[in-house]
Amino acid sequence: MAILGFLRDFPLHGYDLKNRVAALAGHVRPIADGTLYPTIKKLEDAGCLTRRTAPGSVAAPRHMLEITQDGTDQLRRWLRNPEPGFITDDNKWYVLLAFLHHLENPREQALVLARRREFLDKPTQLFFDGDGRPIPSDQLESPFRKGLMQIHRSVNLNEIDWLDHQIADLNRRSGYVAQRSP
Amino acid sequence: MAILGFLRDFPLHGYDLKNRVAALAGHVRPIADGTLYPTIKKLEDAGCLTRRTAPGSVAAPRHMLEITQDGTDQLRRWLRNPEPGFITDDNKWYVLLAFLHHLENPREQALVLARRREFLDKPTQLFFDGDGRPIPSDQLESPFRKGLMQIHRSVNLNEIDWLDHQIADLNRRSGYVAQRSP
DNA sequence: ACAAGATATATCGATCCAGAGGTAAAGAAC
DNA sequence: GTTCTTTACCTCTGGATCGATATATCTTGT
Repeated sequence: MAILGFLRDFPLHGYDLKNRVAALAGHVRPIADGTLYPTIKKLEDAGCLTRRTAPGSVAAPRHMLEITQDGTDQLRRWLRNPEPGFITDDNKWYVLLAFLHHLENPREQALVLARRREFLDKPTQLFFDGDGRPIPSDQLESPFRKGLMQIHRSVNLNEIDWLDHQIADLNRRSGYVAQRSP
Repeated sequence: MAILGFLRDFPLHGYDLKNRVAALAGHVRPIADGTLYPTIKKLEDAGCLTRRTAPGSVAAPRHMLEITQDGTDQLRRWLRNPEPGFITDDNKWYVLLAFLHHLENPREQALVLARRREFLDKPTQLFFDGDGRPIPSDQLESPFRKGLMQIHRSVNLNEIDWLDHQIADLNRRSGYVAQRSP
């Protein structure tokens, strides 16, 4: 998704792509050559991108990569209907968010944000005692577990706040009028 | 790490372990049977845990798993000297945090927190223009990328705040006196 | 008596992915 | 002129992990 997302902004060669993906996702989990180049090839085989060999401006010749219409369609499909992990895994969610603007319909964007919003609403119970009973965060003995819960809560509230504003804004822009539940 | 960490609290059977790991890490990324049971076996072969077959209280017989001294040592080694990914990847970091209390020396705990603190201090530049120049977050066109940066910043500040308090507290408790740099 | 469902453990094949290694070109340093 | 570094690309291997599948036990409902 990151490869197609970046290429949708402008054509890039593999090395440049690698640096951009590394800056985005790699801040937390660097991308290896052995992952990037086979993935580029896979996307090329699938018709999602084309390759033009260009003389290297600094060194070895580059393969300029350009996204195709098929690639754009694929990217939009991934964004419009993300797999569960892209909603629940923060790392993946942030990657998705970085490219959500490529989904041009504000209604569709709002729907994706709503899925994340719904996920964040679910209360999270992380720890249980010996009998399987949930331990409320103020009764946790470990200060680290306490901190974990506290950070988790404040992060969630912060993102929920942003999501609500963003969703309202997108719906307003697309002429959506909220339905009152019967 | 999660398996040994939970077993360090009290002995558990695989199914219970699975639910606990799922609640902790699986909130974002569920654990599969095909991952858990081979890992348990690997840890058993490595002498990190022992297995006692007990009659199932509810259903099929259980294998009660107990951590050994070797397992405890291994867990402490992982906690004391975590691989880079456990510092930079939020998902992994939170797992580590959930078991950091098993590292009993407050000085050692503080050192791990300090590594995370150092990582969070590094400024994060996520996006670049066509010429490779960094784009400041207020000049990002996509509202999603703006939100991403904003959430990222506030999350970091929140965690940094907690880390600083916690580190100071741990150092105080271990009789550490901060050195003034020369 | 029987079926359904939760509990509980285990294996296997396919796939993903990182790390290590290899090639090559251009410019900089010595 | 030779080496070093950076840029740039690529492949192979092994380990990790997932999904599917299989098995067995006990409780509950019909």
